[in-house]
Amino acid sequence: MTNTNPESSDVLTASNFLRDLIAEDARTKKFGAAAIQTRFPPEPNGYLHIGHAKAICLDFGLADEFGGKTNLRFDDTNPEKEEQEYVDSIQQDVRWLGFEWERLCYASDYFPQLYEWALQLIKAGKAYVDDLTADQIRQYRGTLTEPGKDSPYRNRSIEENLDLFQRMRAGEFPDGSRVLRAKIDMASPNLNMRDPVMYRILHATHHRTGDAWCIYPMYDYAHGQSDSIENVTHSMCTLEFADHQPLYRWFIEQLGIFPSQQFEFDRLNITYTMLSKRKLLQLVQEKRVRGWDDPRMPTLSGFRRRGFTPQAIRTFVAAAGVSRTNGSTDVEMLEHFQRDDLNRRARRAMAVLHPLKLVIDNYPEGQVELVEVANNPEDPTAGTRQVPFSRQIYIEQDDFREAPPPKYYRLSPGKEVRLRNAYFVTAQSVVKDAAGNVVEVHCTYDPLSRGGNSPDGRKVKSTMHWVSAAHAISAEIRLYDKLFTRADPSDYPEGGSFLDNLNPHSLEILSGAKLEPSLAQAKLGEPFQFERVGYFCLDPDTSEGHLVFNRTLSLKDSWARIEKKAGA
RNA sequence: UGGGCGAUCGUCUAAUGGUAGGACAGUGCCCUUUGGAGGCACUUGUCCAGGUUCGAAUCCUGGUCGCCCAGCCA
Repeated sequence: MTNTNPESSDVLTASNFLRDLIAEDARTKKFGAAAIQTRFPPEPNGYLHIGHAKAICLDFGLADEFGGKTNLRFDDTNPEKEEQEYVDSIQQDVRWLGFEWERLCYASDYFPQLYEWALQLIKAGKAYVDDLTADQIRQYRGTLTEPGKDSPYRNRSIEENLDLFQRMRAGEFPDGSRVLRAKIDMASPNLNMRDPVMYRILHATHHRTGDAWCIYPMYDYAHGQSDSIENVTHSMCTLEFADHQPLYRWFIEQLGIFPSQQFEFDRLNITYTMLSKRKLLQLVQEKRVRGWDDPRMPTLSGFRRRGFTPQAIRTFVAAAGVSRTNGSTDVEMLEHFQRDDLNRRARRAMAVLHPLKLVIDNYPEGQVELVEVANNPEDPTAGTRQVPFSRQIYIEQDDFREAPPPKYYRLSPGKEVRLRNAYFVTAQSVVKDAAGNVVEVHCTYDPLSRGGNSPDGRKVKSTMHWVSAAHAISAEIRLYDKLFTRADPSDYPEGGSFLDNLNPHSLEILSGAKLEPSLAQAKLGEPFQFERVGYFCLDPDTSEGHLVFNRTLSLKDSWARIEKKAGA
């Protein structure tokens, strides 16, 4: 019964190419006395999602494993998209995942240094101010198959470049009128090397530097130099930046600064899940979801609110592995590791989502018994609690069938089942409403079966959860399903959009659920297993007198599978 | 049709010239006071064609297929 679960610990240290590479560099002291140094470099233009969790686990996890340190560095070079709200949420989410940074850094901290280095490159004849419009620059860049051509401004004198760049910085020119470009090779087969833009003019207020700057460095000019300033030894990023690596190296070599190195790995993709910041922002802005932390969102804040745990997310990320292939991991794997984690830690409770009244005709009117129930059968140290039992209780509508199908072991007329931790009961009759729906089931109980076993040793096929009607508390229950109906949400027909794949039934709200009284004391962040139903947690929307529970995940339901197969 | 990267069970991922293994999913059985959990078993794979080698997922050659790049985004 007890699950020691060696698998999740093995999974955390399984071989992968980045671990091998860093292990080797640490062993050979490739960077001399310098320790392994990494960084996690989010742009504060959105909330972190589970794809970022992979990068975080790699950046922080691998550094830690080899005695290194990790900085959290905000890649805040574009004031038009970045906000303090995101800076705050990102820090919260990284900590929630269980990591702590060595230093909190901002690319914007390096604006003065970056500017000095730009002057240095201009003086070395390696950068120039270009007056071409954005449109013209695109035309001059050439195409994938044709080389570009030099800008007419490419051969300005160093003096003129210096003067113009300083005046750009001084705010003499309007947005978009000029840029600073690296002078590399307009005929390079790698478009990133065709005189990339280093600085653009943006008269925008930055969330940290305010109006101190009106020129902002581009990613390519800022990122590698920021790594270098921080003595980052292993700069890990996703595959789409592989083409930028020659440029990353070029700036570092021209400047002769600390030789940080970039390594690329594959992005995390999960079936039925959208992991694009831009599209997640769209879902929020168009109110397709209730916010960044909507429990259906793949954001870390969404997972947190949904009841997912950082431990499970980390185990999943490790289990999904890292490579250089692009694929999509089954969402079932994530759910598996989450159930595995919750199964070990969640307190059990009884809750009836769709109540059906069960009256025990031969149980004494007005009598209340307290039955002892284990808080977690997986963990004896979790203790027990007392749950009230009485003559009228609620059971799940699904747990009674007037005409039971084959292999249906639950309650039906004449059948005996066990009420968990309480008594054996046998259904005797039903009460129906005008429409013919069963609204009440009458049964008899065996007083000798208290605790759930009969002294004569007879067996029952089924055990059901229940809640005493007089003692039940009410709650709103929010059931979540996949946000998208397609394994690949970005696969939509011509002329459509990923929104067409939104699952209209991703949220179902139940208002009449009946819970055992102990659940009134549930705390935010505390995981529960509602026995036979699923894992749940209290939602922050809970208010005085109004409990709201989120379903984190359902329990695997073998009967549902049997029924589905029979129907199919 | 320029450049870069990649291809191993349905999915994700190991094997670094020497027995193709694990996890998830699936199937069957056992167990069960959660039809949960757990246990056991089974199925399925090296993109293709050549070559090197005693031996190839791994090395070589040629194909095929997929992803990324033409932002003053990151």
